[in-house]
Amino acid sequence: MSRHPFLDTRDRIERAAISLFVSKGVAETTVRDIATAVGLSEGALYRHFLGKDDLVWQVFESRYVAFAQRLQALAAGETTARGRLAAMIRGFCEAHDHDATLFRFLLFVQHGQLHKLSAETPTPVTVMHDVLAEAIATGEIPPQNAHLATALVLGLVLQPATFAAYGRLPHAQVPHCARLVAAAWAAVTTV
Amino acid sequence: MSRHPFLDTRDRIERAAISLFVSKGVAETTVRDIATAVGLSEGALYRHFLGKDDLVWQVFESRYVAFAQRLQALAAGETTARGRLAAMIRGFCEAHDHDATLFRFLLFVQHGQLHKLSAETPTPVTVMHDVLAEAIATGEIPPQNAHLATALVLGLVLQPATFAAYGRLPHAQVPHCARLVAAAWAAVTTV
Amino acid sequence: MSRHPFLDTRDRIERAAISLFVSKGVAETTVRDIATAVGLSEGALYRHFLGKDDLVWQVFESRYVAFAQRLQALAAGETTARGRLAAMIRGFCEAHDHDATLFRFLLFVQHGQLHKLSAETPTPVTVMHDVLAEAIATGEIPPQNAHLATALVLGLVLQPATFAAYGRLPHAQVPHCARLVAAAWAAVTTV
Amino acid sequence: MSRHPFLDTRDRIERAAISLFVSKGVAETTVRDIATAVGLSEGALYRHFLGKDDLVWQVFESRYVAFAQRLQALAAGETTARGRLAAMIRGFCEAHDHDATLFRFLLFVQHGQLHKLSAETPTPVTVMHDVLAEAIATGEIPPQNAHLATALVLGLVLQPATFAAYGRLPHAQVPHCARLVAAAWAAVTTV
DNA sequence: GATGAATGAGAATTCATTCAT
DNA sequence: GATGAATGAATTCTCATTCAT
Repeated sequence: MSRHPFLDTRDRIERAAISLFVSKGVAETTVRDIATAVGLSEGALYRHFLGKDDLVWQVFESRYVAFAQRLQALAAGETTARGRLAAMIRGFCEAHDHDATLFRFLLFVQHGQLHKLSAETPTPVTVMHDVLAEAIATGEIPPQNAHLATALVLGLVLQPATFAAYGRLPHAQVPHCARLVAAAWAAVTTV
Repeated sequence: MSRHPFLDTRDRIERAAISLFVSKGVAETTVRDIATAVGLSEGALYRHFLGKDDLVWQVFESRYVAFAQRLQALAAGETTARGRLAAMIRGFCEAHDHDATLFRFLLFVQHGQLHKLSAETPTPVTVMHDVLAEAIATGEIPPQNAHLATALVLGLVLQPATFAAYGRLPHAQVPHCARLVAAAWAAVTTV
Repeated sequence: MSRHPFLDTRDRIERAAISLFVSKGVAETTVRDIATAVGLSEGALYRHFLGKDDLVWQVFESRYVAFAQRLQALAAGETTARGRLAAMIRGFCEAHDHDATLFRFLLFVQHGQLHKLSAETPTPVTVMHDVLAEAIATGEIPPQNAHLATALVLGLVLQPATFAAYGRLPHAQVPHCARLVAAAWAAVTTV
Repeated sequence: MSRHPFLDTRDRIERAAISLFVSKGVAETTVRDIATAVGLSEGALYRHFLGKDDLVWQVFESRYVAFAQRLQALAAGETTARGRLAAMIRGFCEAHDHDATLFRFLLFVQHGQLHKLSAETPTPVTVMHDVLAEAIATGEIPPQNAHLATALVLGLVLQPATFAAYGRLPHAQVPHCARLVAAAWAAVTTV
């Protein structure tokens, strides 16, 4: 037995849920689906989560924020704007390749969850925005709307991941990393 | 009164449905919601559609294909790859600004519907891909994976629209059009 | 054009309904099914019948009573109990072979309609009963419960028709007629 | 309380359903009717059956096959064709008198369910047929179409039960048993 | 007489959630 | 912590019937 059977069970629930949410969609996944996948009864899930909505939210929020923190840490390890941008884009690609199911969960589920985030919570979007806003402030990239710049970079990075989810591109994103960095840099410097 | 009350009703249903799907999500929108919005009984909807799924699908497919055809026509009116790319990106921006609700419907609902499209149906994605693949073939843009190039361009164009949907950017996309074209061109030529 | 377009339409409705009732069942046949089969709109049926229940009832009652009258006439043409029994059984077989769909309609639909018949209405059952009761009274067949005798004869006649409906016997009933008469006679005389 | 509350509930559902199906008809009985009769919520029924159709089918099939097996066992206990026939007819009568509601359920509901039986499933009809076919083969009854013979015997036995259901005959069938056997034997030997 | 869109009263079914064991 | 039967509200869908044209 694990030393943390409770955490273990909770973790198994979360993994099963993420996987089902990605493959069937959140609304189309029932509590029973999740319970069956974990090998638990339906009622048992309620020992770990307040309900389905709470499960979706907790799983999303924890992963989303953790990913934002990781991006922030990657950026903080760099000294130039370009370095920060490159590190973050690599962070996206590696996160995707490390656990594509989780990445897709964050990508596809966010639409229904983002409005629940408090405005101060750091997210991948705000982290990217802050890096670019600072680069504009320091003059490392030309003056421009930082929000638009953020959208351009995120679009460049997330759309290939979306294509991979649909089978339009091979799974691995890391191989595109350099290309994405170059394109992103071009996008934010060609005003 | 219109001379086509049936078509009129169907159109009103479609409009109401699109609007609700965007604001609440497809799964969260009930047939009753739609009926109420149109001012019809629930049963009456079934005279126009086989069921909720069919309604979602028909509305999505017709709009999605129509938009693809419009993009194709815009591309066909140009003589250079860059011209075609610019025309298409402008097509995206204008479509968004003309009817943001419809644009967001196509953007957010596609995830659940794309798999129902037959492989031959032209879509905004395939149209963009074909234009870029041809540009690679003619040498107008450097040799590269046409799918990745497509993803980059679409990401650049769609992410700002997504930001606008979330209120992170002002509504109008047309003002960004030139910037998007420049960024897209840079993305597909900077290999 | 027929001289009786109204009657013509009504007749087409009745035929279509009978056919559908036999093949799908009464409850499983919708007004739309009938309208479609006749080539009419749903609303038009209500020019001819008060509603679905009324349609079922009128079609059943008219045919059921007419068949009873035919049996009565056949019996009345005979001078002996055995002759009357034989004539009636032949009447059953010929009715079946002439229009098996109608016969099956009467056979299978009666369960839901019989209780609507007034007690005085002559039916195939009462006609058969009266013939047998009289035969008992005249001593042509031994004393016995006339109702049970009626059941035996009807069972002998109707079960082969049921088997034919299920494909367990070939369609034609007339070929069995003599056998059925012999068996029926034996059944009511072997007390 | 029983040690098998689940089986208990299921059994209560089946009993209530059979009773309602006989008194109102299958199509006219709603899931709510059944739930109310059992004292359960509608949704609870779906823990025991896939749906209404499944409920009808499972209840019918289990009873129908069990009854066929009982008849087969009764026939197997006899050494002559006449003994087997008599035992089976007695089996019908006793089954009816023991639980007329169940008997009528099988009698009236079979029309909509028989087509779902696999061809190999033994039924009262096939059991009777096999006994008669064997009697023909051994010469115990004259050469004849075994299917027709089966129809005659079943008609003789089932029609009085039908009459009892309509109140045309008193409830008890066992008192007629000897008469039915005699009539049946006459029917299959008088060719 | 005919049309067919619309109605409205259910019907079957689903499913998140509760609770006694 | 776990179970799973039960709940009850909501949802999709059906269909006999009406009615303006």
